[in-house]
Amino acid sequence: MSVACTTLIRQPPLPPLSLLADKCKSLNQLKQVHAQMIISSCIHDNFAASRLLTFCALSSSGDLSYAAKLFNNIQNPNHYIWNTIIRAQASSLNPNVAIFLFMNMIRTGFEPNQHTFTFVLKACSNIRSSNCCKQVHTHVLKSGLDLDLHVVNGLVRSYSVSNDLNDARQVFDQISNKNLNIWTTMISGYAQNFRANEALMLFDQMILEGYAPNGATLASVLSACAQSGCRELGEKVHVFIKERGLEMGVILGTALVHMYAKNGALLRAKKLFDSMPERNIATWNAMICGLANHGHAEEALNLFRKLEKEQTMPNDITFVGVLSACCHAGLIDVGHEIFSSMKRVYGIEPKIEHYGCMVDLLGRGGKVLEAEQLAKQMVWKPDAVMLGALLAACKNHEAGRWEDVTRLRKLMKEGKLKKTPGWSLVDDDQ
DNA sequence: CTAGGGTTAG
Repeated sequence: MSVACTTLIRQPPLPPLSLLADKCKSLNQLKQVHAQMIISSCIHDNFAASRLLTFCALSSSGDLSYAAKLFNNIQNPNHYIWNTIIRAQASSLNPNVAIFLFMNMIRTGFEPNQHTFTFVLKACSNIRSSNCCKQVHTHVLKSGLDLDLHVVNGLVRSYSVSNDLNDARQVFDQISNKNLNIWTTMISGYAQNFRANEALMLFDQMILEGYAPNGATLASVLSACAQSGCRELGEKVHVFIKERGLEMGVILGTALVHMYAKNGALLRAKKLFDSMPERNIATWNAMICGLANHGHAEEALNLFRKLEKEQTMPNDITFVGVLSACCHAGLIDVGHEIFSSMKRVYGIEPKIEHYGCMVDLLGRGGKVLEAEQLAKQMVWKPDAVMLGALLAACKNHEAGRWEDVTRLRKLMKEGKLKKTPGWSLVDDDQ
Protein backbone atom coordinates (compact mmCIF):
# COMPACT_ATOMS: atom_id res chain seq x y z
CA MET A 1 0.00 0.00 0.00
CA SER A 2 2.64 2.51 1.04
CA VAL A 3 4.84 1.42 -1.87
CA ALA A 4 2.02 2.09 -4.32
CA CYS A 5 1.46 5.50 -2.81
CA THR A 6 5.12 6.52 -3.16
CA THR A 7 5.13 5.37 -6.75
CA LEU A 8 2.11 7.47 -7.47
CA ILE A 9 3.56 10.49 -5.77
CA ARG A 10 6.91 10.18 -7.49
CA GLN A 11 5.44 10.10 -10.95
CA PRO A 12 5.49 13.42 -12.74
CA PRO A 13 1.94 14.70 -13.11
CA LEU A 14 0.39 13.77 -16.43
CA PRO A 15 -0.88 16.67 -18.49
CA PRO A 16 -4.64 16.84 -18.43
CA LEU A 17 -6.32 14.66 -21.05
CA SER A 18 -7.63 17.67 -22.91
CA LEU A 19 -4.12 18.91 -23.61
CA LEU A 20 -2.99 15.41 -24.49
CA ALA A 21 -5.42 15.57 -27.42
CA ASP A 22 -3.45 18.48 -28.81
CA LYS A 23 -0.26 16.46 -28.75
CA CYS A 24 -1.62 13.56 -30.78
CA LYS A 25 0.21 12.70 -33.98
CA SER A 26 -2.23 10.19 -35.39
CA LEU A 27 -5.89 9.25 -35.28
CA ASN A 28 -4.97 6.11 -33.36
CA GLN A 29 -3.34 8.10 -30.59
CA LEU A 30 -6.36 10.35 -30.53
CA LYS A 31 -8.69 7.38 -30.17
CA GLN A 32 -6.72 6.27 -27.12
CA VAL A 33 -7.09 9.71 -25.56
CA HIS A 34 -10.77 9.63 -26.48
CA ALA A 35 -11.15 6.28 -24.69
CA GLN A 36 -9.44 7.63 -21.59
CA MET A 37 -11.76 10.61 -21.64
CA ILE A 38 -14.77 8.33 -21.76
CA ILE A 39 -13.41 6.24 -18.87
CA SER A 40 -12.69 9.28 -16.75
CA SER A 41 -15.95 10.95 -17.77
CA CYS A 42 -14.13 14.10 -18.75
CA ILE A 43 -15.55 13.65 -22.26
CA HIS A 44 -18.56 15.55 -20.91
CA ASP A 45 -16.37 18.57 -20.44
CA ASN A 46 -16.82 20.77 -23.50
CA PHE A 47 -13.25 21.99 -23.49
CA ALA A 48 -11.87 18.45 -23.50
CA ALA A 49 -14.32 17.43 -26.23
CA SER A 50 -13.40 20.48 -28.27
CA ARG A 51 -9.71 19.49 -28.26
CA LEU A 52 -10.64 16.05 -29.57
CA LEU A 53 -12.91 17.57 -32.17
CA THR A 54 -10.31 20.07 -33.32
CA PHE A 55 -7.84 17.30 -34.00
CA CYS A 56 -10.12 15.05 -36.01
CA ALA A 57 -11.94 17.87 -37.79
CA LEU A 58 -9.01 20.07 -38.78
CA SER A 59 -5.69 18.28 -38.55
CA SER A 60 -4.32 16.67 -41.68
CA SER A 61 -4.19 13.30 -39.95
CA GLY A 62 -7.74 13.75 -38.70
CA ASP A 63 -10.93 12.16 -39.95
CA LEU A 64 -14.05 14.16 -40.68
CA SER A 65 -16.50 11.30 -40.26
CA TYR A 66 -15.01 10.57 -36.84
CA ALA A 67 -15.37 14.28 -36.08
CA ALA A 68 -19.01 14.20 -37.14
CA LYS A 69 -19.73 11.24 -34.84
CA LEU A 70 -17.92 12.93 -32.01
CA PHE A 71 -19.93 16.09 -32.57
CA ASN A 72 -23.20 14.19 -32.57
CA ASN A 73 -22.37 12.79 -29.14
CA ILE A 74 -21.73 16.15 -27.55
CA GLN A 75 -24.79 17.05 -25.51
CA ASN A 76 -24.51 20.80 -25.24
CA PRO A 77 -22.01 22.05 -27.77
CA ASN A 78 -20.65 25.54 -27.20
CA HIS A 79 -19.76 28.11 -29.85
CA TYR A 80 -16.29 26.81 -30.43
CA ILE A 81 -17.56 23.30 -31.00
CA TRP A 82 -20.30 24.36 -33.42
CA ASN A 83 -17.88 26.59 -35.27
CA THR A 84 -15.21 23.92 -35.53
CA ILE A 85 -17.50 21.33 -37.10
CA ILE A 86 -19.00 23.93 -39.45
CA ARG A 87 -15.52 25.09 -40.39
CA ALA A 88 -14.40 21.54 -41.17
CA GLN A 89 -17.48 20.74 -43.22
CA ALA A 90 -17.21 24.03 -45.09
CA SER A 91 -13.99 22.94 -46.76
CA SER A 92 -14.98 19.30 -47.15
CA LEU A 93 -16.20 17.68 -50.36
CA ASN A 94 -19.75 18.50 -49.40
CA PRO A 95 -19.92 22.02 -47.98
CA ASN A 96 -23.72 21.79 -47.91
CA VAL A 97 -23.31 19.90 -44.67
CA ALA A 98 -21.88 23.08 -43.15
CA ILE A 99 -24.95 25.04 -44.23
CA PHE A 100 -27.19 22.33 -42.85
CA LEU A 101 -25.35 22.42 -39.50
CA PHE A 102 -25.61 26.19 -39.44
CA MET A 103 -29.37 25.98 -39.92
CA ASN A 104 -29.59 23.39 -37.16
CA MET A 105 -27.61 25.62 -34.89
CA ILE A 106 -30.01 28.46 -35.43
CA ARG A 107 -33.04 26.22 -35.06
CA THR A 108 -31.84 25.13 -31.64
CA GLY A 109 -31.71 28.77 -30.63
CA PHE A 110 -27.95 29.12 -30.67
CA GLU A 111 -26.72 32.57 -31.69
CA PRO A 112 -24.01 32.46 -34.33
CA ASN A 113 -20.97 34.62 -33.63
CA GLN A 114 -18.51 36.26 -36.03
CA HIS A 115 -16.48 33.05 -36.39
CA THR A 116 -19.58 31.06 -37.28
CA PHE A 117 -20.33 33.46 -40.10
CA THR A 118 -16.85 33.41 -41.58
CA PHE A 119 -16.96 29.61 -41.68
CA VAL A 120 -20.46 29.26 -43.05
CA LEU A 121 -19.67 31.92 -45.66
CA LYS A 122 -16.67 29.85 -46.62
CA ALA A 123 -19.14 27.04 -47.33
CA CYS A 124 -21.25 29.43 -49.43
CA SER A 125 -18.13 30.32 -51.40
CA ASN A 126 -17.28 26.70 -51.96
CA ILE A 127 -20.71 25.81 -53.28
CA ARG A 128 -20.89 29.10 -55.20
CA SER A 129 -24.47 29.71 -54.34
CA SER A 130 -25.70 33.26 -54.32
CA ASN A 131 -28.95 32.12 -52.69
CA CYS A 132 -27.08 30.61 -49.77
CA CYS A 133 -25.16 33.87 -49.42
CA LYS A 134 -28.39 35.81 -49.29
CA GLN A 135 -29.84 33.57 -46.59
CA VAL A 136 -26.74 33.77 -44.48
CA HIS A 137 -26.63 37.49 -45.12
CA THR A 138 -30.05 37.97 -43.50
CA HIS A 139 -28.79 36.16 -40.43
CA VAL A 140 -25.72 38.39 -40.40
CA LEU A 141 -27.98 41.43 -40.37
CA LYS A 142 -30.14 39.93 -37.64
CA SER A 143 -27.12 39.29 -35.47
CA GLY A 144 -25.79 42.81 -35.88
CA LEU A 145 -22.41 41.50 -37.05
CA ASP A 146 -22.68 43.25 -40.39
CA LEU A 147 -19.88 45.64 -39.48
CA ASP A 148 -17.37 42.96 -38.51
CA LEU A 149 -14.65 43.13 -41.14
CA HIS A 150 -14.07 39.38 -41.23
CA VAL A 151 -17.76 38.76 -41.75
CA VAL A 152 -18.07 41.47 -44.39
CA ASN A 153 -15.05 40.08 -46.16
CA GLY A 154 -16.67 36.66 -46.16
CA LEU A 155 -19.85 38.12 -47.63
CA VAL A 156 -18.03 40.02 -50.36
CA ARG A 157 -15.98 36.95 -51.20
CA SER A 158 -18.89 34.52 -51.30
CA TYR A 159 -21.10 36.84 -53.34
CA SER A 160 -18.22 37.40 -55.76
CA VAL A 161 -17.44 33.77 -56.39
CA SER A 162 -21.17 33.16 -56.87
CA ASN A 163 -21.05 35.67 -59.74
CA ASP A 164 -23.22 38.05 -57.79
CA LEU A 165 -21.02 41.11 -58.06
CA ASN A 166 -23.83 43.58 -57.51
CA ASP A 167 -24.55 42.25 -54.06
CA ALA A 168 -20.85 41.93 -53.34
CA ARG A 169 -20.36 45.55 -54.27
CA GLN A 170 -23.34 46.67 -52.22
CA VAL A 171 -21.93 45.05 -49.09
CA PHE A 172 -18.52 46.47 -49.92
CA ASP A 173 -19.85 50.01 -50.37
CA GLN A 174 -21.73 49.97 -47.11
CA ILE A 175 -18.61 49.47 -45.05
CA SER A 176 -16.97 52.74 -44.10
CA ASN A 177 -13.91 51.49 -42.26
CA LYS A 178 -12.56 49.24 -44.98
CA ASN A 179 -9.25 47.47 -44.62
CA LEU A 180 -6.82 46.31 -47.29
CA ASN A 181 -8.15 42.77 -47.34
CA ILE A 182 -11.66 43.91 -48.19
CA TRP A 183 -10.37 46.06 -51.03
CA THR A 184 -8.36 43.10 -52.24
CA THR A 185 -11.33 40.75 -52.06
CA MET A 186 -13.53 43.13 -54.07
CA ILE A 187 -10.83 43.76 -56.69
CA SER A 188 -10.20 40.05 -57.03
CA GLY A 189 -13.93 39.47 -57.32
CA TYR A 190 -14.05 41.67 -60.40
CA ALA A 191 -10.86 40.19 -61.82
CA GLN A 192 -12.02 36.61 -61.41
CA ASN A 193 -15.32 37.43 -63.08
CA PHE A 194 -13.42 38.83 -66.05
CA ARG A 195 -14.46 42.38 -65.28
CA ALA A 196 -11.00 43.80 -65.60
CA ASN A 197 -11.98 47.42 -66.06
CA GLU A 198 -14.00 47.52 -62.88
CA ALA A 199 -11.15 45.80 -61.05
CA LEU A 200 -8.69 48.42 -62.25
CA MET A 201 -11.04 51.32 -61.52
CA LEU A 202 -11.49 50.07 -57.99
CA PHE A 203 -7.75 49.73 -57.63
CA ASP A 204 -7.34 53.36 -58.68
CA GLN A 205 -9.87 54.40 -56.08
CA MET A 206 -8.10 52.35 -53.44
CA ILE A 207 -4.82 54.11 -54.17
CA LEU A 208 -6.58 57.50 -54.13
CA GLU A 209 -7.94 56.70 -50.69
CA GLY A 210 -4.41 56.13 -49.49
CA TYR A 211 -4.18 52.35 -49.12
CA ALA A 212 -0.90 50.67 -49.96
CA PRO A 213 -1.43 47.45 -51.90
CA ASN A 214 0.22 44.23 -50.83
CA GLY A 215 1.24 41.24 -52.92
CA ALA A 216 -2.24 39.77 -52.86
CA THR A 217 -3.81 42.98 -54.15
CA LEU A 218 -1.26 43.24 -56.90
CA ALA A 219 -1.74 39.64 -57.99
CA SER A 220 -5.38 40.47 -58.73
CA VAL A 221 -4.45 43.73 -60.40
CA LEU A 222 -1.99 41.88 -62.63
CA SER A 223 -4.68 39.40 -63.51
CA ALA A 224 -6.87 42.31 -64.64
CA CYS A 225 -3.94 43.76 -66.59
CA ALA A 226 -3.50 40.44 -68.36
CA GLN A 227 -7.16 40.28 -69.32
CA SER A 228 -7.44 43.80 -70.61
CA GLY A 229 -4.06 44.10 -72.23
CA CYS A 230 -2.82 46.81 -69.87
CA ARG A 231 0.83 46.00 -70.21
CA GLU A 232 1.83 49.50 -69.17
CA LEU A 233 0.10 49.27 -65.82
CA GLY A 234 1.42 45.73 -65.47
CA GLU A 235 4.95 46.99 -65.84
CA LYS A 236 4.32 49.77 -63.36
CA VAL A 237 3.16 47.15 -60.91
CA HIS A 238 6.33 45.16 -61.57
CA VAL A 239 8.48 48.22 -60.83
CA PHE A 240 6.46 48.93 -57.69
CA ILE A 241 7.01 45.38 -56.46
CA LYS A 242 10.76 45.73 -56.94
CA GLU A 243 10.91 49.19 -55.38
CA ARG A 244 8.95 48.17 -52.34
CA GLY A 245 10.91 44.96 -52.02
CA LEU A 246 7.69 42.93 -51.92
CA GLU A 247 8.41 39.26 -51.77
CA MET A 248 8.22 37.69 -55.22
CA GLY A 249 6.53 34.49 -54.16
CA VAL A 250 5.10 31.91 -56.49
CA ILE A 251 1.69 33.58 -56.70
CA LEU A 252 2.90 37.07 -57.49
CA GLY A 253 5.55 35.68 -59.83
CA THR A 254 2.95 33.64 -61.67
CA ALA A 255 0.66 36.65 -61.97
CA LEU A 256 3.53 38.60 -63.56
CA VAL A 257 4.49 35.79 -65.93
CA HIS A 258 0.84 35.51 -66.92
CA MET A 259 0.54 39.25 -67.50
CA TYR A 260 3.64 39.40 -69.70
CA ALA A 261 2.85 36.21 -71.59
CA LYS A 262 -0.74 37.16 -72.26
CA ASN A 263 0.40 40.54 -73.55
CA GLY A 264 2.82 38.90 -75.93
CA ALA A 265 5.95 39.94 -74.02
CA LEU A 266 7.18 36.37 -74.16
CA LEU A 267 10.85 37.11 -73.59
CA ARG A 268 10.14 39.04 -70.41
CA ALA A 269 7.78 36.32 -69.29
CA LYS A 270 10.34 33.62 -69.95
CA LYS A 271 13.09 35.55 -68.20
CA LEU A 272 10.94 35.93 -65.13
CA PHE A 273 9.82 32.32 -65.34
CA ASP A 274 13.42 31.13 -65.42
CA SER A 275 14.37 33.33 -62.49
CA MET A 276 11.63 32.09 -60.20
CA PRO A 277 13.01 29.93 -57.39
CA GLU A 278 9.70 28.16 -56.96
CA ARG A 279 7.04 27.40 -59.55
CA ASN A 280 3.75 25.60 -59.34
CA ILE A 281 1.54 24.21 -62.08
CA ALA A 282 -0.15 27.60 -62.58
CA THR A 283 3.26 29.13 -63.33
CA TRP A 284 3.99 26.46 -65.92
CA ASN A 285 0.53 26.82 -67.41
CA ALA A 286 0.86 30.59 -67.76
CA MET A 287 4.11 30.15 -69.67
CA ILE A 288 3.06 27.16 -71.78
CA CYS A 289 -0.31 28.63 -72.74
CA GLY A 290 1.27 32.01 -73.42
CA LEU A 291 3.73 30.45 -75.85
CA ALA A 292 1.03 28.34 -77.48
CA ASN A 293 -1.36 31.25 -77.93
CA HIS A 294 1.27 33.40 -79.56
CA GLY A 295 2.26 30.84 -82.12
CA HIS A 296 5.37 29.44 -80.44
CA ALA A 297 4.23 25.86 -80.57
CA GLU A 298 7.67 24.27 -80.53
CA GLU A 299 8.70 26.23 -77.46
CA ALA A 300 5.46 25.40 -75.71
CA LEU A 301 6.03 21.71 -76.39
CA ASN A 302 9.64 21.88 -75.26
CA LEU A 303 8.56 23.50 -72.03
CA PHE A 304 5.97 20.76 -71.56
CA ARG A 305 8.69 18.11 -72.02
CA LYS A 306 10.68 19.90 -69.37
CA LEU A 307 7.67 19.93 -67.07
CA GLU A 308 7.31 16.17 -67.52
CA LYS A 309 10.76 15.77 -65.98
CA GLU A 310 9.83 17.86 -62.93
CA GLN A 311 7.95 16.63 -59.92
CA THR A 312 5.12 19.08 -60.71
CA MET A 313 2.05 17.32 -62.13
CA PRO A 314 0.41 18.80 -65.21
CA ASN A 315 -3.35 19.38 -64.97
CA ASP A 316 -6.19 19.75 -67.46
CA ILE A 317 -5.27 23.35 -68.25
CA THR A 318 -1.73 22.31 -69.14
CA PHE A 319 -3.16 19.99 -71.74
CA VAL A 320 -5.39 22.66 -73.22
CA GLY A 321 -2.22 24.67 -73.82
CA VAL A 322 -0.17 21.81 -75.18
CA LEU A 323 -2.90 20.47 -77.45
CA SER A 324 -3.65 23.90 -78.84
CA ALA A 325 0.07 24.25 -79.55
CA CYS A 326 -0.12 21.01 -81.53
CA CYS A 327 -3.16 22.37 -83.30
CA HIS A 328 -1.43 25.58 -84.33
CA ALA A 329 1.58 23.68 -85.58
CA GLY A 330 -0.41 20.92 -87.25
CA LEU A 331 1.36 18.20 -85.25
CA ILE A 332 -1.19 15.43 -85.54
CA ASP A 333 0.92 12.55 -84.28
CA VAL A 334 2.30 14.48 -81.33
CA GLY A 335 -1.19 15.64 -80.49
CA HIS A 336 -2.54 12.10 -80.59
CA GLU A 337 0.29 10.90 -78.39
CA ILE A 338 -0.24 13.62 -75.80
CA PHE A 339 -4.02 13.30 -75.87
CA SER A 340 -3.83 9.61 -75.11
CA SER A 341 -1.18 10.14 -72.43
CA MET A 342 -3.54 12.41 -70.50
CA LYS A 343 -5.52 9.58 -69.02
CA ARG A 344 -2.98 6.81 -69.38
CA VAL A 345 -0.01 8.56 -67.79
CA TYR A 346 -1.53 11.35 -65.74
CA GLY A 347 -4.98 10.02 -64.92
CA ILE A 348 -6.65 13.15 -66.26
CA GLU A 349 -9.98 12.59 -67.98
CA PRO A 350 -10.12 14.71 -71.15
CA LYS A 351 -12.77 17.43 -71.08
CA ILE A 352 -14.66 18.92 -73.99
CA GLU A 353 -11.92 21.54 -74.51
CA HIS A 354 -9.38 18.79 -75.07
CA TYR A 355 -11.62 17.00 -77.53
CA GLY A 356 -12.16 20.37 -79.17
CA CYS A 357 -8.42 20.81 -79.70
CA MET A 358 -8.15 17.30 -81.14
CA VAL A 359 -11.13 17.70 -83.47
CA ASP A 360 -9.69 20.95 -84.72
CA LEU A 361 -6.23 19.40 -85.12
CA LEU A 362 -7.57 16.40 -87.03
CA GLY A 363 -9.93 18.50 -89.10
CA ARG A 364 -7.24 20.95 -90.14
CA GLY A 365 -5.05 18.02 -91.08
CA GLY A 366 -7.78 16.76 -93.38
CA LYS A 367 -8.74 13.79 -91.22
CA VAL A 368 -12.38 14.73 -91.25
CA LEU A 369 -13.78 11.28 -90.54
CA GLU A 370 -11.47 10.74 -87.58
CA ALA A 371 -12.41 14.16 -86.26
CA GLU A 372 -16.07 13.37 -86.57
CA GLN A 373 -15.66 10.02 -84.86
CA LEU A 374 -13.87 11.66 -81.97
CA ALA A 375 -16.65 14.23 -81.66
CA LYS A 376 -19.23 11.47 -81.51
CA GLN A 377 -17.43 9.34 -78.97
CA MET A 378 -17.49 12.09 -76.35
CA VAL A 379 -20.07 11.97 -73.60
CA TRP A 380 -20.96 15.59 -74.37
CA LYS A 381 -22.73 17.10 -77.33
CA PRO A 382 -20.26 19.07 -79.42
CA ASP A 383 -20.32 22.79 -78.75
CA ALA A 384 -20.46 25.57 -81.33
CA VAL A 385 -16.68 25.86 -81.53
CA MET A 386 -16.29 22.20 -82.30
CA LEU A 387 -19.06 22.14 -84.90
CA GLY A 388 -17.47 25.15 -86.52
CA ALA A 389 -14.17 23.31 -86.69
CA LEU A 390 -15.86 20.25 -88.17
CA LEU A 391 -17.74 22.15 -90.84
CA ALA A 392 -14.67 24.18 -91.71
CA ALA A 393 -12.76 20.94 -92.07
CA CYS A 394 -15.37 19.55 -94.44
CA LYS A 395 -15.25 22.65 -96.56
CA ASN A 396 -11.51 23.08 -96.63
CA HIS A 397 -10.33 19.56 -97.08
CA GLU A 398 -12.93 17.55 -98.81
CA ALA A 399 -13.79 19.88 -101.64
CA GLY A 400 -16.72 18.48 -103.55
CA ARG A 401 -17.63 16.09 -100.75
CA TRP A 402 -20.54 18.11 -99.49
CA GLU A 403 -22.13 14.96 -98.19
CA ASP A 404 -19.91 15.41 -95.14
CA VAL A 405 -21.62 18.64 -94.34
CA THR A 406 -24.98 17.09 -95.11
CA ARG A 407 -24.19 14.17 -92.82
CA LEU A 408 -23.31 16.53 -89.99
CA ARG A 409 -26.54 18.42 -90.51
CA LYS A 410 -28.45 15.16 -90.42
CA LEU A 411 -26.72 14.16 -87.19
CA MET A 412 -27.68 17.49 -85.70
CA LYS A 413 -31.29 17.00 -86.72
CA GLU A 414 -31.29 13.56 -85.15
CA GLY A 415 -29.98 15.17 -81.98
CA LYS A 416 -26.74 13.24 -82.07
CA LEU A 417 -24.96 16.51 -82.61
CA LYS A 418 -26.56 19.38 -80.82
CA LYS A 419 -27.13 22.51 -82.80
CA THR A 420 -25.96 25.43 -80.76
CA PRO A 421 -26.58 29.14 -81.30
CA GLY A 422 -23.05 29.81 -82.56
CA TRP A 423 -23.49 27.16 -85.21
CA SER A 424 -25.26 29.44 -87.63
CA LEU A 425 -22.07 31.49 -87.86
CA VAL A 426 -20.46 28.79 -89.95
CA ASP A 427 -23.60 27.64 -91.71
CA ASP A 428 -23.24 30.18 -94.48
CA ASP A 429 -23.70 28.15 -97.61
CA GLN A 430 -27.44 28.14 -98.02
C1' DC B 1 -9.27 28.38 -22.29
C1' DT B 2 -9.52 27.02 -28.15
C1' DA B 3 -10.70 29.93 -34.08
C1' DG B 4 -11.18 33.71 -38.83
C1' DG B 5 -9.54 37.31 -43.97
C1' DG B 6 -6.54 38.33 -49.40
C1' DT B 7 -3.36 36.12 -54.10
C1' DT B 8 -1.75 32.35 -59.49
C1' DA B 9 -2.91 29.05 -64.80
C1' DG B 10 -8.06 28.66 -68.83
